[in-house]
Amino acid sequence: MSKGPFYITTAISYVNGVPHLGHAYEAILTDVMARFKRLDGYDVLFLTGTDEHGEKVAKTAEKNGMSPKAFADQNAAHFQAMTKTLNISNDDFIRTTQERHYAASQALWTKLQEKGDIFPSKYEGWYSVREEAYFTEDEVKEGANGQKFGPNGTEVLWVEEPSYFFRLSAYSDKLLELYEKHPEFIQPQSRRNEIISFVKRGLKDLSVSRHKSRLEWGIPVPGDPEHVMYVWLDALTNYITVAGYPEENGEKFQKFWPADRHVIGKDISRFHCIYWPAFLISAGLDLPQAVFAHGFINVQGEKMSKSVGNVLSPDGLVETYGLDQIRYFLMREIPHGQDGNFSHEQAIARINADLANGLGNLAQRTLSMIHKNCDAAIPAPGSYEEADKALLSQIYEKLIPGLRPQADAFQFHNVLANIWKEISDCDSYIDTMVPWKLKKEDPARMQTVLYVLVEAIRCIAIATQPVMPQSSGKILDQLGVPPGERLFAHIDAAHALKSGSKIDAPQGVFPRIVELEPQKEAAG
RNA sequence: GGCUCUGUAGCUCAGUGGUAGAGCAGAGGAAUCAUAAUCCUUUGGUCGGGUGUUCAAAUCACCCCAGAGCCA
Repeated sequence: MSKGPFYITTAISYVNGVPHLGHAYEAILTDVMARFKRLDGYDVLFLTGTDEHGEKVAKTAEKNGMSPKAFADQNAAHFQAMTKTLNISNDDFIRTTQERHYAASQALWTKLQEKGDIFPSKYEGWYSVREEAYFTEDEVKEGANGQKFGPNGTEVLWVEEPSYFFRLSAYSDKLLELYEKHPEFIQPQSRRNEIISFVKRGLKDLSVSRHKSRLEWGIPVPGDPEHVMYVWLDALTNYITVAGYPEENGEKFQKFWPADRHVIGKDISRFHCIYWPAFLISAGLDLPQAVFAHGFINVQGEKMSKSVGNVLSPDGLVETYGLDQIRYFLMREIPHGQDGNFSHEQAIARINADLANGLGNLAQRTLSMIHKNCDAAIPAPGSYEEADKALLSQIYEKLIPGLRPQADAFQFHNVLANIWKEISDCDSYIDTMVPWKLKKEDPARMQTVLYVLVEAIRCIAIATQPVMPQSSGKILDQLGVPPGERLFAHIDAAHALKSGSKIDAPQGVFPRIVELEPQKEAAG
């Protein structure tokens, strides 16, 4: 039985470049939430995709001697490949060059125009022909002979060209009211403060089109083929395109809109927390429940940049550490909503301590004992002692309820810390019960102890699935848990392991990373 | 220049008025089922600095220092 719909999105990636660790982090963070909600019984729609229009793509394509579309096709393919590499469970992958998106964007434009919020005017500003870029008044300097120059030293001209504007200035109060009434709308708090202080100073109307003489690579403005839509208006629309807009009464739109979470990088919070709700209010559509802006990841304490040469690729990371290992590391080590750091030493330390020595070793030692001492079958428990009951009831009754509020707030580092508390309790339990002694002294009791352990491991492996789907699956496979019994709802006594079912000789799930020589750089 | 956030044990962080906490790392011990993994105990901090409010401050106020961010 479904607990209801849950619609979550990543930002769509701009295809000007290829995927790096930052894109991987966002995709994984969102994926973990999507998987958590599915396992918790929600009907999830998880969207990711690519943003393909705009000046930068057009320019870079030209530099590479390609058409914008061919260039976008090439890079979009890299992002699609990344979702496979990282085992991202997205239900749809939107490209803003798709027909359905043209239809939705033009429909939204028309709606805003009918509402009276889009009006023709003219764009004024300083423009560098050489750089094909606009500059603001304070960026422009005057030369000796009265000529004006941009920050990069190229000559700029005052240009006035026709452009459509969105009446953003009319929405300041409505937006402030939204932030006030729904403090959860912008997360984390620090981003909310920034947005509020920005809006409080008043909003200017927003130029939402470009004349074709400047930019052709975009969605044509309905009714005025001389203009294309501003790339952000186009891009933001993707979230409703996939819900079936403009079919507002369609089944999919009714079910999934408004979105429950937009996951974005902190650099684009203004677009998502100001422009997007303003567009939606204007169009008479419901607003998303929350926008979560994550931080950036530094590498060895430095910003990732091409010039420093420390840009990490998702492929390289997966190859070096393993897929679930890197998913685990990012979710465990990057602080919630803040910038984080990635270093090779940290990664090795986490992976070895938590995965190899922790969960991996617990599963391996327990299954080995069962395989060797219980005829390679799940043992039959006798009556439970207090310690047995305490361990299992803690997991059955407290684990998932404790995890939910943390997951809802994207605090997956806490989710993992809580699960690892149970792993630690299992290790203590083993030492207290000493099953290898019971083997000689009280084999029946040994069977009970091993059963309690393997049952605890079953529940723990179900709980780690959002972060480590493959590895958790391997553990559940080794236990013989049927694929249809791996939801959070199955963490209870009613779905406990069946005594007598055979198990194979266990195989380690998380190999220990051993380095003969210290390596300086991580994956490249 | 204005505003916001951060500054707590070697490292990563939790802790919003009442005798400083966790994990990892380090030290000592135990155990030997397990990927030399595990368990127990333990070292370690004048909570960035200062002034103030209070019976009592990591926690509140003000000032300063350092780092990050938003805006101009």
